[in-house]
Amino acid sequence: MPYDPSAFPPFAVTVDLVVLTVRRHALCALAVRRGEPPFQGRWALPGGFVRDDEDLSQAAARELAEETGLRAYGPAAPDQDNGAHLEQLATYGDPKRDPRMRVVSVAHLALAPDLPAPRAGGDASNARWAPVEELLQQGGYGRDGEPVAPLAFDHAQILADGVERARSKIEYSSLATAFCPAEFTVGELRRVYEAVWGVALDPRNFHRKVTGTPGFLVPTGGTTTRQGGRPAQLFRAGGATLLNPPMLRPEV
Amino acid sequence: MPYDPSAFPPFAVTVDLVVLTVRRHALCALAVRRGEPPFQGRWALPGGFVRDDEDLSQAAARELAEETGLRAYGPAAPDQDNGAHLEQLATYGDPKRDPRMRVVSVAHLALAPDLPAPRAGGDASNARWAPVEELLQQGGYGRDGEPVAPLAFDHAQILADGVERARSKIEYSSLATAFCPAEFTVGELRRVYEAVWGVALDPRNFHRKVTGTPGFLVPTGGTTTRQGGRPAQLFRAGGATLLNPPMLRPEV
DNA sequence: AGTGTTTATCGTCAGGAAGACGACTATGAT
DNA sequence: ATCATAGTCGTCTTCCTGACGATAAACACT
Repeated sequence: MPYDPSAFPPFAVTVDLVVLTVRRHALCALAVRRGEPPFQGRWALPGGFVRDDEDLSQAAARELAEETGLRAYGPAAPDQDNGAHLEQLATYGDPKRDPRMRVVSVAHLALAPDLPAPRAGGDASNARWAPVEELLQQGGYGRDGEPVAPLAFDHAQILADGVERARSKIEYSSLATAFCPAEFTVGELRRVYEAVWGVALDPRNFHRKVTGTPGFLVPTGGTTTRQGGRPAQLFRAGGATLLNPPMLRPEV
Repeated sequence: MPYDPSAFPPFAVTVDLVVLTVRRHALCALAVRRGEPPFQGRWALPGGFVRDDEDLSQAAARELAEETGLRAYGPAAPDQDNGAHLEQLATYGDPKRDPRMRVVSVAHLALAPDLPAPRAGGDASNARWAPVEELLQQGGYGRDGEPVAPLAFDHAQILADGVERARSKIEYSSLATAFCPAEFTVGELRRVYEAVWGVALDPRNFHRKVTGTPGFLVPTGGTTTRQGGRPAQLFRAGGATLLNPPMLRPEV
C-alpha cells in the first residue's frame, strides 16, 4: 500500500540539549545566543534539526559534539575521558511553541565534567555556561549586572525539567560521577551533590555512604591534594549504576 | 524571515500508548490488531497521528479515549472515576522503525483500573487485554494455544520501557492507586503491587507501610468484604504523590 | 452450633541504615 | 610552631524494614 502524504500533517523534528556541568560550586547549563529570529539575540538551549537518516540519539550526540566537542557515552558505553552522559529527557510539541511552524523537539539531557570551553561556531560570545538559577529566573539582573531575558521558546521549561531529572537521578544512580573527571576524590563528588541539590552534606556520613556502597567507587591507589588540606584518595567510577539504598536528599 | 520548508526533512509524528491495568493478578496491556500493512494482522500498541492543532498530551488523551473510553487525568488533575493516569513515556525515532516513511512516535504510559472492556472501532476481536509477559515473549504459544507473534514495529521495546517505568514508579510514588477503583482496600492495593512486580509481599508489613505513610491513603469509613474473609476498611487515594521513604521492591 | 478457611489487622523483635557529632590525621599557610 | 583546611574513622541514637506470632471477623462447610 503506497503511503499517502495527505494522511498526516508534516512536522519538523529537532533535538534540544540540556547540557549540565558543575562550575565553581554551582550547577550550570550551556546556553547559546540566537543569531536569527525568532527570539534573535536571546539565550536558548543548543539544538538543531534531526537529519533524515539519523536516530534521535545520534542527532543529540552530533549536536553535543558540535557545541562542546564532547563525545557522548550512552547507557551501554563505558565511562570515557572527555565524554558526557547523554540520555533522552522528554519531548515538547505544543502547536504554538515555535511561531514559524509545527516543531516537535526531543530534548536530551547531557551531564559533563567541568572544563570544556564553550564553542558555538567558534564564537565564544555566543555560548556560555550559566548557573541554572540565573537562566531560570524571570526578569531581574544577573550576577554581571546584565538584564536577564527569559530563555527562547519553551526552553525554560525544558531546562527546568532537565535540572529536576538530574537532581532526582543522582539520588538513586551513580550518575553524579558524570560531573567528575575520570579520577576524583570523595570530596569532589560530595561537592557535586551539594551543587546539584543546593544543600550542604555531612562529609563524614557522605564518605561512609559512598565508600560503603559496593561498586560505586573503585580506588585508583593515587592521592591528591589539589583541594588543599590532607591528601585525599583518588577514585574512579565503579561498575554499579544503581544505588541501593539510594543517596538521601535532605529535606528542604 | 519566511520559513524555508527545504531546510528540514518532514516527519510524521504519532503517539503510541502503553495502557496498563491489573486483571486476574496479572499486569496486562492493551493491544490492538493491525488492519492494514505493514504488520497486517499483528498485534500492536494503540496509537495514531498527532493532528495539526494538538499538543502531544492532547493527542495521547484523545487516542486513549477513542480506544478505551477512559478520560485521562494528568499530573495536575484530581483522581476521577473512570479516569486513567497518563504521562509521557519516551520518544522513538529510528529512521527504519516504520518501513513506509520517517515516523517519530511519542509514546505515552496510561495506568487504568480494571473493568473497561476494550473497544477498537466497535470490534472487540481487534482489541484485547493481554498479560505483558505474553506480549513480550518472543515466539512460542500463548495461554490460549494461539501462536504468539512479536508486536509490530518497535512496540515490544516501547511496551518493555513502559512496564519498567510503571514498576519503578510505584516504588516512590502513590501511582499504584491508579490501578485501583476510587475506593479500595489495603489488600487490593497490595495485590496491585504483587501483580506489577511479580512478587509476594507480606500483608502485615505492607499494611503497616501504606497506612503509616501520611497522605497516601484516607479512610472513607466504609468496609467491604468483596474479597472474602474479614471485612476490610475502604480507602481512597490521599493527596500525597511521592512516597518518602519509598516502598521497597524485594530483591530478585 | 462448631470447625475450618480466608483475609484483615495489631504487636514484637532483631538488624541495617542514616543523622548527629567527636576525634584524629595529613597537608599547606602564617 | 601554630593554625586552617580537608579527609577519614568511630560512636550513638533513631527510624525503618523484614520476619513472624497472634487475634479478629467474615464465610463455607458439616
